[in-house]
Amino acid sequence: MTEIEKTLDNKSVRPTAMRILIYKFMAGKQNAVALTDIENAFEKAERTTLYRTLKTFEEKGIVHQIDDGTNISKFALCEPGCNCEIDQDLHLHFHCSQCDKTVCLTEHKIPHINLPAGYIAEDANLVIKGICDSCSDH
Amino acid sequence: MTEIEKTLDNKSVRPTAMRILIYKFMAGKQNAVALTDIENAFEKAERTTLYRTLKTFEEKGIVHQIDDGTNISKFALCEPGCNCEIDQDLHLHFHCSQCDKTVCLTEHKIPHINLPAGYIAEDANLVIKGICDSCSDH
DNA sequence: AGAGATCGTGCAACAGAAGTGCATTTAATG
DNA sequence: CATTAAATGCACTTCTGTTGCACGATCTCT
Repeated sequence: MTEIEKTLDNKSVRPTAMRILIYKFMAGKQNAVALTDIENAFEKAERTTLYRTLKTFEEKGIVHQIDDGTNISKFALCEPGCNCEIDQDLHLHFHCSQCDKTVCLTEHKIPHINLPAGYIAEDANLVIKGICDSCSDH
Repeated sequence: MTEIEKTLDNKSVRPTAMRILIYKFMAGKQNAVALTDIENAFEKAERTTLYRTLKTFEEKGIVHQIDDGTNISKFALCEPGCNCEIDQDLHLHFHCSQCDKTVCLTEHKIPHINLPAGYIAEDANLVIKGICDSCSDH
């Protein structure tokens, strides 16, 4: 049993061939991926399978969904300590307007916001847009 | 010349009947509106016209586009002091998961975030999700 | 190992939002 | 009034997300 199989098993997700491939693909990427990205990476795969796999991964806390403002849902593997299915790991995300990649800034948490009376916060999403370190001549 | 016509004129937008109607509709709403909302409000209107009107309004700084995480673009009139077309009026938005409405919290600005080296911020989007003051028994 | 239930995958199809191209109408200008 | 530019309406396309159904694979329990 490989590391990946163990990881999936720990999260009560049956480690099928497809799932392992998708996990590997995401682990190899520094940035968040869209459904279409995975679809293009595996010519043979069905979009539905990928779609449902990502849904499953999300439910089981293996990946988290990211809304980076492009109106295309992206996904990224959760970090070891990420409890996003329980009490929201509110790190922020950065979207590069040049290379169109979105990355997790897991060290940067969303600061607490004081809301007006009557508003109850349950979740938060903060996306910074600009130029990432690969695209700035750095 | 009405107030609205003056407003549009000041922003170099020709005050046509349709545009005035759309402006009025948005001014009468406390929450941000989606293209479909306007479409439903005016049975006679073409979606394309509304679509392009909103684009025009956005370019001219009359409305700002809001991405509230629902994957449906919403729009809200800019406040008098809102210079969102120039240097981003970075107020935050609140999306109510119960009534599905999105409102601008113009008094609440997005706090400054220190990014890792090499990252250049140009824009930011912060959406708080939860229960709004109308939906909490307030 | 075999029977039955459950889960995963593939195929087809649909819904909704976003966006484009072109023709026609409406408005501004000389 | 004639010319030009802008606004609108209609048709159509694309893309993402989503669901239903059938088939195949896998697990469980005796």
